[in-house]
Amino acid sequence: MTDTAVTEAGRDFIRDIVDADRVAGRVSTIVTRFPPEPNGYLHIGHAKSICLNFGIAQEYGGRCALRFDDTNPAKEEQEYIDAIMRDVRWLGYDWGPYLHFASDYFEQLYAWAEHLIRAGHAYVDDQSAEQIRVTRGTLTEPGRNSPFRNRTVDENLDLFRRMRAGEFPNGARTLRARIDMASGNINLRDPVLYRILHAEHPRTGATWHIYPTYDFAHGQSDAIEGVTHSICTLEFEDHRPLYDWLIAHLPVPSHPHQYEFARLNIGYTVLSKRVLTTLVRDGRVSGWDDPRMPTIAGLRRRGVPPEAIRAFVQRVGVARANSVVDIAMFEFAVREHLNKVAPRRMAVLRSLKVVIENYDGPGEELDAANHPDPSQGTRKIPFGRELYIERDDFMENPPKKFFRLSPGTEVRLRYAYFITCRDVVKDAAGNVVELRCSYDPATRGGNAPDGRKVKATIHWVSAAKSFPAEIRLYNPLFTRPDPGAGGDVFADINPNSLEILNEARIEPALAQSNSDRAVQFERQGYFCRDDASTPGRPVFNRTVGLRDSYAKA
RNA sequence: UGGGGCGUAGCCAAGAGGUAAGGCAGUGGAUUUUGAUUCCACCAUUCGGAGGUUCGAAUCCUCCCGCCCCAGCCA
Repeated sequence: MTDTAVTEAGRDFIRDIVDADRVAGRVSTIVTRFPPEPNGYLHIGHAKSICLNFGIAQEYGGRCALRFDDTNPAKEEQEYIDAIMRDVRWLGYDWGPYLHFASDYFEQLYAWAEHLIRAGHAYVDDQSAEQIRVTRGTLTEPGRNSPFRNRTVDENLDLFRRMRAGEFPNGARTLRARIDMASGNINLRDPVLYRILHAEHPRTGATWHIYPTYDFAHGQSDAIEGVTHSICTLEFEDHRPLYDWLIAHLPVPSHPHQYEFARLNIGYTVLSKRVLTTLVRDGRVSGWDDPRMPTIAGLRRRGVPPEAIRAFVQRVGVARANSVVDIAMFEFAVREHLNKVAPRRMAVLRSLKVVIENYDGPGEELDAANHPDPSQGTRKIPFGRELYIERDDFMENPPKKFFRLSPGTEVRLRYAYFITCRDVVKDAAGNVVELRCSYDPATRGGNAPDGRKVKATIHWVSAAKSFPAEIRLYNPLFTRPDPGAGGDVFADINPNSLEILNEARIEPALAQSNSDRAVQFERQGYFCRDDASTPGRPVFNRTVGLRDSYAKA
């Protein structure tokens, strides 16, 4: 873990609670945990939780465990376990020896379930799922006691052991806590603690025929691990009384406390595992790591650095109010980091040929800075009679505020010469296909000895000595800031979320090296090489564009 | 209609009886061989609303309004 990860911390109500607990002597070593269920890939919402849990542990010299809440074998897979570990590490966090699985505690949890039965706090219910649902009552009406609620301890123990032994089919019985069927909090209306599930578990195989529910596993796992601050999202608020009830009624080794914060929401983005899983399953995206996905794997492939994710999450803060963060805040964090680290290169996305009519020589090499920070050095770029510039940098009939090239105007080719557009060549259909220009030899390098100014500097590549590339541009995956608010999230999918440019041209430095993780294509944005690149055909993903005050005007 | 939460600027978010931090976005301006970066300035007479307490209220009290979560043998 880096020092920056530590200093990135902000202040929030949870850290205030931790402070207060330390000052009051209620805790000494701070212990947290990040507890994903391995039923999908991590997304940026999880990053908020990861940064919070690992961040707090770092700041207070405590520890943070990675614990898989693998209590539902019907949905979990080893692939997800592997992906989650990879993503947490990539984000910059290390759980050290504290890698846990709720399934490691199945035997202990089972023993505690029997403890509850012996104390008269749990019973085996023979009702069907449907019957339980009906007798649970509604939000406004109390539930009704199960006819099996008053079984003897011996009968409960016998039945529960036979459940474990696999004697009964799925759903035939459950173990329920005996609390209060009339509670206003529905989680306290005799919640199910164990269900019969004849399923292969990724880690325990066919050992078990019963599995604990989240409520029975989570708090007790926290207690086993000595977690002091069990941090989760707001929707578990109503579970806290049950969490506390179980801790209070079981001989657990420690007494953790649960605190809830608002989950992250971002405009034009969906952070729902259900929806993301569907997008992948239905092929609406190329996979969990599709660069349009808000998954950690997708952001990584998109070129978003972990530092930017941490900085973003830190800027958003941690509170209890539901909110939707502007995607611009995320993009800012990405640009902020990339601006500092990304080498500058030139690439033309949509090319327009330029012929310098008064340029004759065989060509030459010019020096170009690798970064605004001069310490990062320079590189050579080839110049010649035929070049490509960006189509958007030329307009035959420019509006008032257009500073770039148009008939008769002079602009600077970055690091090269001033050129003036003399003639426009069109095809039969009237499309501009080529520009005939002249250059001023005295402006080599980009400065005019006579001190004359140009209104724009544009990027370019040599026609002969540039290389072809594929460039992929990404737009939000959804067309509205609140996907799904209209009733169907999938109806809000943006059909134009991916734009592939097949005829981009890149300068030699980009074609020759593949070591640059992130680069800035000058005046275009930040890009990164995609793994789909082949030796003759590099593929670049646009991570994020540059700010563009012209486009906005 | 039961229970649990939450409302501070366009978007996040501090603040906890002493007179509205910060960031993003936006708007002006300076610098600039990226319409980028950087820099400087501006951007809530008011904190969901109405009353009340107080010398003083975003902070305390009362009522009201709005939004979110909960009726899986998911997590």
